[in-house]
Amino acid sequence: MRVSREEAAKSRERIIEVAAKMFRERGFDGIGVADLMKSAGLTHGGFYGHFASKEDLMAQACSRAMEGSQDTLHQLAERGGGNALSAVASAYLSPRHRDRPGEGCVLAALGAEAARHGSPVRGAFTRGVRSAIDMLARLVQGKSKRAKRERALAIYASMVGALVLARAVDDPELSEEVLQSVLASIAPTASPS
Amino acid sequence: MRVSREEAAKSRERIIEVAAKMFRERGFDGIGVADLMKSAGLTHGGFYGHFASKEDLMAQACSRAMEGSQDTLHQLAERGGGNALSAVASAYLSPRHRDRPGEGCVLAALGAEAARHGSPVRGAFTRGVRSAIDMLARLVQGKSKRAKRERALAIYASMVGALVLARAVDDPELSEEVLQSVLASIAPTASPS
DNA sequence: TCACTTAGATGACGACCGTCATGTATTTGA
DNA sequence: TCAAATACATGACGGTCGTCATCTAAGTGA
Repeated sequence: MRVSREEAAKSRERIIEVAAKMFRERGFDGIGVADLMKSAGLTHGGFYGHFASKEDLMAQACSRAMEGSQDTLHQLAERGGGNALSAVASAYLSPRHRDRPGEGCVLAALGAEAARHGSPVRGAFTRGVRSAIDMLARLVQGKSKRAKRERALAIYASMVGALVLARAVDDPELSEEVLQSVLASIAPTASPS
Repeated sequence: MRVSREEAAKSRERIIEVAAKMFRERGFDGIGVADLMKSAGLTHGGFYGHFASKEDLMAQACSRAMEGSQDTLHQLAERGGGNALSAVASAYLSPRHRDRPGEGCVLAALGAEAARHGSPVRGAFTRGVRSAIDMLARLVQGKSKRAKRERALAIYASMVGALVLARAVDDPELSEEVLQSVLASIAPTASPS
């Protein structure tokens, strides 16, 4: 069943893409190598031809997911024009984002679990956080570069925390209240999207 | 090896206490029933005499951990006097808290994983969030009760998010920066404890 | 006192885990 | 054109998982 180099590269991409989604949906421990490969249309045996270990894939999947979020962030900021921060916060703090962890922020979905893993995984998170902060720092107001960065960090943290809270909670009303309160504290005029 | 009713109740408490700590340290999937029981000084067989399932224990352990956090919060607020909010935020956003998930905030340690579980577990989180918000709302300033609650929610979310970020990140400097930036945004005059 | 109850120990179950050795068919490159 | 390289499949390994049936010894209540 051998395929061309090109096809193999596509398989590899598909595995990473599927993993990036399923890890966010089920957690690192919530999905096994065999199921992951099956979801990518392959059997489990070929896995170790592509990746050194499950943790290796975890790191690559997180990097990939971070890049996706970064792209989304850019698009939202551009489309948002003058209210870029509002646009970003409204999308991040939307029920839609809350209910689709598989396509959403990796930090909110896997940050706590990542803390229990090694350098490859945490390195992916570090790079992702850095670029998210840099991005946000360009959208906020502040007297100095330093002040902007500090505000960007505070906003980022409050968005991640809000999403974690909104997902953990059982009561839809409370969940909604969390999202809206944090959105109001970031961009007082914005409404959830 | 039967023990008295009293001893059995103590065993039960010990299991919950150990679970509350180890789940936070390793995640729900990171520790098994057998290891949990061993850490409580028992063998794995007796587990199902005390709990209906692992998930049942997860829910009870989360409730217990929430109560502990609530107690800590109260103590900090009392000891903090006029600067109660500063005292709470400084402790929450301290390196010590970041480095000891087993004794810290359940939301930051297990919130994301809890979102993937059923009503018993998420109910424990809902109650915990509610009481934390009520508590914080008493410490913040605001024109109305509504405004206070909104601010309490925003502060809570930013603290939880900051801890998740600070733990996920590989770079000690960045981790520290996250904690300090969020602390500054909550209580401008406070210093980390 | 003595039958009843029960906390915990022992051990097993089926399922799933990550990993790897091997087989095989096909592309690749000389 | 044909040998070498390799992408993937098959299947197995040792280990761990949650759960439970069974056994035991000792506390409990009449």
